[in-house]
Amino acid sequence: MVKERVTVVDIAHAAGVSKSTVSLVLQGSPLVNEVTRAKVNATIRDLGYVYNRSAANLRQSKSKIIGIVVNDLTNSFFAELAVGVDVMVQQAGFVQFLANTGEKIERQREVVASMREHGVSGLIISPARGTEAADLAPLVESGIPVVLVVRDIADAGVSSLTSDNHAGAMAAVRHLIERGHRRIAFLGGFPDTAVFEARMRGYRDALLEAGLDAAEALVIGSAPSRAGGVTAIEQAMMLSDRPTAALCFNDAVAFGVCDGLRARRLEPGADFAVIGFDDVIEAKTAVPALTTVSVDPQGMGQRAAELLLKQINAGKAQAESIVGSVRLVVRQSCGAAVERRTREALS
Amino acid sequence: MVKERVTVVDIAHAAGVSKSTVSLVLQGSPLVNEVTRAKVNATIRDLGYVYNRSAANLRQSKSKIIGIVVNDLTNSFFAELAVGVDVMVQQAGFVQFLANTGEKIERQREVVASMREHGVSGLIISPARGTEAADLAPLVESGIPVVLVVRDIADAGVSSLTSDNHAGAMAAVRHLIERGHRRIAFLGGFPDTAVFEARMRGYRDALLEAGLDAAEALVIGSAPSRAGGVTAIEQAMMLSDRPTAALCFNDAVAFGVCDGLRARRLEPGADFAVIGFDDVIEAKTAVPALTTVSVDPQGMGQRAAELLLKQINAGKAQAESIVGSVRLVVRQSCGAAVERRTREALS
DNA sequence: ATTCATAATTGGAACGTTCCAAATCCGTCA
DNA sequence: TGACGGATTTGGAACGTTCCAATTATGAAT
Repeated sequence: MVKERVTVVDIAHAAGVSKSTVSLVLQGSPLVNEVTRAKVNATIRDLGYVYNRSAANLRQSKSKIIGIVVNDLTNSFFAELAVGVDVMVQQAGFVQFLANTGEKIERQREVVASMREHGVSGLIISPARGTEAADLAPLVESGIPVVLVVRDIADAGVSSLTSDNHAGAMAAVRHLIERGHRRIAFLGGFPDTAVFEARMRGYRDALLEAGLDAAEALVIGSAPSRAGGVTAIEQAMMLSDRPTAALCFNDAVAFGVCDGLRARRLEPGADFAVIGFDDVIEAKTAVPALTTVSVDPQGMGQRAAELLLKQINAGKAQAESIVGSVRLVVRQSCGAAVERRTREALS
Repeated sequence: MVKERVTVVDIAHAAGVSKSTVSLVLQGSPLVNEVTRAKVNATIRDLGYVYNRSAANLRQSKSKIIGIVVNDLTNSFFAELAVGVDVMVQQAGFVQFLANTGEKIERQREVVASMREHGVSGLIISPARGTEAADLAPLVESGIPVVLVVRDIADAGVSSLTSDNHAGAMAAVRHLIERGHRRIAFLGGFPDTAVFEARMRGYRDALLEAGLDAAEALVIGSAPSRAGGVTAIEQAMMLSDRPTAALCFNDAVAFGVCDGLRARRLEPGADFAVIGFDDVIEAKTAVPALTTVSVDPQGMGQRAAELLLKQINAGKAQAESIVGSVRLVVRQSCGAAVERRTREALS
């Protein structure tokens, strides 16, 4: 029942060549003669040989594994990011360890350690909230390529790929202003993250630029989830001077805001303008389709993987920080011009 | 710059013991004296030693890796499933390879092969559409534990963990019937999958049981996504004799159906009853909150992992098929009793 | 002091690959 | 025929761990 493992020497023996030759075939070396190659490949198939990467690793101390650790796989933004990475990495003949930290630093420490033990040759990390440069220090010192994605960490000394959150938020808010909105809220997200910080500054700068004042009360943090969006909009609507539009921390929050709006019998896009951030896959098909700042999560995953692979191949590259450009995708959820509140005309 | 790898012999040398002792410490063996253990642990920390699992694997030919391959990570059902697995697996000191096949059999073949090469000690697979027992044969023969999840494959000879789709669908449709609905549709999903088949039979059996006839036209397949839901409901509403309620293939479809309903100015839950399947995390917070058949994806992931781990530890366990029970979670989206169409009274 | 059992430690061999230097093959040219 | 050179092939020594059998230290009992 328990099968003996078939090894290269078994193959070698069966094919009447040496193990070195088999190894050469395995690596696709041009050194081996066409006919022996064919013979070896045939016996490999016949005996059902399975390559043992652990052994190979041990010898050449470079694995074909990259690790990706994300802070919240439940959020479809990160799920899409992960599939983007997967596509790229698979293409390069690598395989990925994926781990989810659920925003827990301790867990993150564990999984990174575990990945190191497994000899990953590079790591893509979307760090858990509150991760500091010091947390990454041992990893960085070991010299294994790391690219931080989504959330950058100052002075960590590694490459990073983020998106232009400030510009994206400004573009969104400008658009809202053009449409006549004056009371614009910024909803959702954890205020202690760099991403929140950047998007919020973009929001604020756009208001200032238009000579509007940025009321403290209009920025309302919450969990960056659908549920968080619901609570944020509820809070916003309790204000004496209610907003008529909102830029949301991300799409999940935006969907939640739409839900919350409906719960009070307001139709998003008609009675209240909402803009998201990320352009998750459902943003397009939702009703109303979500206006959002597109950061193309899947593409971002791919680019992060590319960056990492480049670094792995280069041996030791200089750390580079890329900030990807973003663009506002105008769909229906911001459709409400403030003066056109009499939507009844439409139906 | 390039650090030399620190190995057990380095530790041994520095701590003044033999490499065997260091190995014993690493494995937490009770054989080693308390004071030497402390000394060894100290030098391990001092030298920044990183355990090399490849080498260990090679020697003991059992890794602490399990693989999980899913057919669509973009679908939050599977993302949650993966998180569930992750939790369990991490707890057991394992680490997971995660790969996404995007429903492509060829890709699935590749990733499974790759995982085998990496010496995973078990595999959790949610097979791509159209996977046959033959596709899994080489894997199964190799004797590595496999548990199929979500989608079972007949005669594959491996354990599986599915949910009681038939019973769940029946419960949902019965509920709709009790509320007075007579024209009930079954929307979304690929008709050529076992899961579709089971849910659809449940739907049909419930109708038959109530003496209603199951009109062919009322079951409408589509991609099992939000976008698919939109097209399915559109098609349903073109029917001469429109349905007043629908059981959807999964929650993603159900959300799409809600979107599609709104697009034609119908309020889900008030003007049309919709029930989903899965109980994805957003089902609870959506507006209207989605009535759905709860499958508890995360719990399912955990159970699958447990099953697999049990099998790994047992060496070679009998294949067992578990079908998890499900329950109907009644929330708002099915709120419409057919006779109460005058919802204006509510607001 | 000697013996004995128990506790703690240890030196190799082994795991399956890769890589190097060296060996062999084979056709060609002088 | 013999030497030459490019094309192939090959034996062993690594890689960093674990495991076994065997050794040494420790302390109790005689």
